[in-house]
Amino acid sequence: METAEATAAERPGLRERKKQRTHDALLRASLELFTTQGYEATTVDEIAEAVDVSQRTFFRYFAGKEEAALAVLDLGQEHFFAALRARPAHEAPLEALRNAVLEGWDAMGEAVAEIVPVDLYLRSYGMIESTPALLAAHLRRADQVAREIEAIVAEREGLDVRTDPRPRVAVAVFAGVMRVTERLWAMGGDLSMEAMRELTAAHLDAVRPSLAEKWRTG
Amino acid sequence: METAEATAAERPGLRERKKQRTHDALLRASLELFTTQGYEATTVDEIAEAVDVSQRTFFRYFAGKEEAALAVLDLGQEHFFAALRARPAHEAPLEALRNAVLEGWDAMGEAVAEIVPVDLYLRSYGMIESTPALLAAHLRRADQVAREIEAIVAEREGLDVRTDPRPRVAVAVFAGVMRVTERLWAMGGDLSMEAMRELTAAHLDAVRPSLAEKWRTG
DNA sequence: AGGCTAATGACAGCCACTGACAGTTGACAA
DNA sequence: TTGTCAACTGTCAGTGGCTGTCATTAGCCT
Repeated sequence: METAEATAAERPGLRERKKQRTHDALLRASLELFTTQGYEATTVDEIAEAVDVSQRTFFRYFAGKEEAALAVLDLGQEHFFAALRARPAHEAPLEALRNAVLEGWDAMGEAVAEIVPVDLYLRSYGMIESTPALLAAHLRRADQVAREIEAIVAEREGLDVRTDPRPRVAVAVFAGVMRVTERLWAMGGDLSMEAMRELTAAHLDAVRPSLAEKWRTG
Repeated sequence: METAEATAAERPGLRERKKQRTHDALLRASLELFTTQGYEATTVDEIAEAVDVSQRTFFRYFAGKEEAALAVLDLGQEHFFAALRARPAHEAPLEALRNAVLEGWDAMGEAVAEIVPVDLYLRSYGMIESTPALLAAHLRRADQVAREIEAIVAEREGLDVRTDPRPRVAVAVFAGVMRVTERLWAMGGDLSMEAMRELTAAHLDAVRPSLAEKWRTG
């Protein structure tokens, strides 16, 4: 009754490894083609041909072109959730979110690097930001992620999101600020992890001042 | 040298009126079909047939199915911008945004009602929220709108967005909160203007409390 | 070795969307 | 009024994303 996903130390079977290789190859080829010749100018047939599989197989690994272009973003996501859950309980929600995202960037980068070259990963952000169809899909995914964060924050504070608006609002504030940050980073000149961290910190620090009554005396 | 868009009091020519009628008819037919049988289950051919024009003509009025589904949202948008610009200079940015959006809802509703029945308009929000492709496109548009609001806010305060992060962050906070509000409204049971106004106010009021260090003593 | 099943390829088809060209119709002036 | 021009429209052909179906291949397990 030993299944393929077997015991912890056991290496997955040939079938699984082959699948993983095909998946990663399709992912890399997609990003490579998208970032060099453009997302819309790249056809699925091209990607399939580059990996030497049929077009039908591409769609068995990815629900569509969009998913192939955005899949790389998921690789780091779980690390952020983990970092958030690991924040000490005494931190205020926004403080925990801030610390989690700042320390999360490193873990994400490493996780991604195992599958895709880092520069390709970074270039992908620019491509997403400047491709309407991809930006739209990305924002929807981010919106979905925000809902998961809401749940984590609410649990942290022992609150019910249906009766207390604060978890949702706090996450909404955080999500809004992260979105501007991401946009400026992706469109700006310095596409590096350090630049992202600095921008993130700067914008999160600006939340309270931006809510002040009088900006002149800030 | 009198062009077709002529003098202010002048009524547009037959050609223009015909165009407007076709546009509105396509818009209404689209929303009607989308909200009754679903967005994806509706083909462009169906819409064209319902208005008795060719499929090609549909695409001359709308860039795609998505645009037809979301076009109705634009009808009220300009009213919000106007309301925001009209807010007195002594109001703090977030206060001005709050007041503008609350008073903007009425003007929007009226502007929309001239083209599309109100209940159809309201039902459209539910459809958008529950249709992945539409939600994605909507969020991208909202992101774009946020950038325009940034410019208005920065101008109000006489600031340069490139040197002072506060205009962008303030708008990001506002946009984030409006997004949660919209989501809860569209998915909730009460699809009315009043419900929207109440939800908006409640969530914007929760911004400061949600930023507090200690939620227990809030 | 041989049967089972997951993975793949090949093919046909739907639908959103686009370019090209020809026909029709409102606008405007002679 | 009538002729000319430009705008609007319909038709047709084609591209590309995406899906269902079915036969074939290839890892897996006894």
